[in-house]
Amino acid sequence: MDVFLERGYPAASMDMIAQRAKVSKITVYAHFSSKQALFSAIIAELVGRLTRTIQSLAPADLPPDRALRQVARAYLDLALAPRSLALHRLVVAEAARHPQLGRLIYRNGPAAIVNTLANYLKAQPDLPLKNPELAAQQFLGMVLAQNQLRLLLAGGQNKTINAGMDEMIDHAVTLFLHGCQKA
Amino acid sequence: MDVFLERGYPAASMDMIAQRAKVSKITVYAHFSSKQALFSAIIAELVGRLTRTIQSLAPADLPPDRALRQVARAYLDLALAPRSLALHRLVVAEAARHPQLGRLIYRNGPAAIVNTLANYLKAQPDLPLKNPELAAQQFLGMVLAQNQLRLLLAGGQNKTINAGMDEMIDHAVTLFLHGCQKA
DNA sequence: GAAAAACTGTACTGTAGAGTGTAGAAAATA
DNA sequence: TATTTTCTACACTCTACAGTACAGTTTTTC
Repeated sequence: MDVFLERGYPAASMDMIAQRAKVSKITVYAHFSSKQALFSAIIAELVGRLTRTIQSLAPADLPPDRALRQVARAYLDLALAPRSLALHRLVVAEAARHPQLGRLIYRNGPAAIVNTLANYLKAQPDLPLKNPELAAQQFLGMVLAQNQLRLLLAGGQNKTINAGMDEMIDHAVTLFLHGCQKA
Repeated sequence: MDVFLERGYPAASMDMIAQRAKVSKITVYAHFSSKQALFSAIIAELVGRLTRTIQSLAPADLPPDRALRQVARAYLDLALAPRSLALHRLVVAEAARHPQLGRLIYRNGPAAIVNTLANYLKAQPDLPLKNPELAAQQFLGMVLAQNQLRLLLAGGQNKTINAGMDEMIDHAVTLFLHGCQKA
């Protein structure tokens, strides 16, 4: 898993994987019939972990202003973690050649988070939203803004981002709640 | 360029490239000393085109409500075009191994668009924004939401997205303007 | 029309990586 | 302790690909 996440599918060699696992190459093939099969198994495992993480990030039964802040922070923590960035890179690169894999990650990652938030929004009588799914999507888009992309493309540390994180979240929550009140 | 965009750097072979260009492989090497050099030249060319496109997408001198709609539509058209998605895939996958390349694209793509919009926002007296850069980033994040990611991961056609595009833009612009008025 | 430049197809070298075969060592099980 | 399972190192086959050599053809330039 580490080798795939670090180097991407094509650049990860089975020799390297065996070495990193402190195991002989033939032992790898005793467990997984091919590089493809190993890759699929690893993605399945990662999707499982992702799903568990996302379940734990459902917004608690708090007033919108606090719930949104909580979701925003958890979402950023998840999306900007080095592991998540590596997975993103890996899956985006391979999605063209493995369509079912891309759909799997999309449904169990981003789409699942949106659903979670949309369900919370639907249950709030104080927020009269015509389209909670769209609102949830846009709120999360606003929170993420370009932070993920900047880390993916320009590298750099999460530290500088953590510094301005509270301000970003504040800004997004305020904008969203004020915007909804009127809409 | 087409071969790199379609297959990614590692899976693009020089034989394939020569064949697609209707040229012998040795002729390719007469123009570019190596696969790396060819790749760099292609990225440079793509960055140039990107910059020109983005310049043409600066918001006109319109009232915020119309200007934002115009920028949002142009941004979505650009970001969701098949060419842009392919470039995104390519660069995200290679950024870990070519950091200067990733920074180049980030600065001349997303960051440039944000700057353009931020400059417009700064010049609007009706919008009292403490932090126009952040506001611009979040507005564009709201507009993009998960549309780009869905196309990257789950494939599918832009047609279904075009259908709901007006509603999405409306929603984002309304939310943003109402949110700003109060802030 | 002749000289120079750019091109062509094909066959080559060298390397890297996926997957296998062999013969034997370590570990688990009974 | 005896037997079965799982592991190991190492050397191998086969394929794909980056980059080159060669011998000859087309196109440009003057």
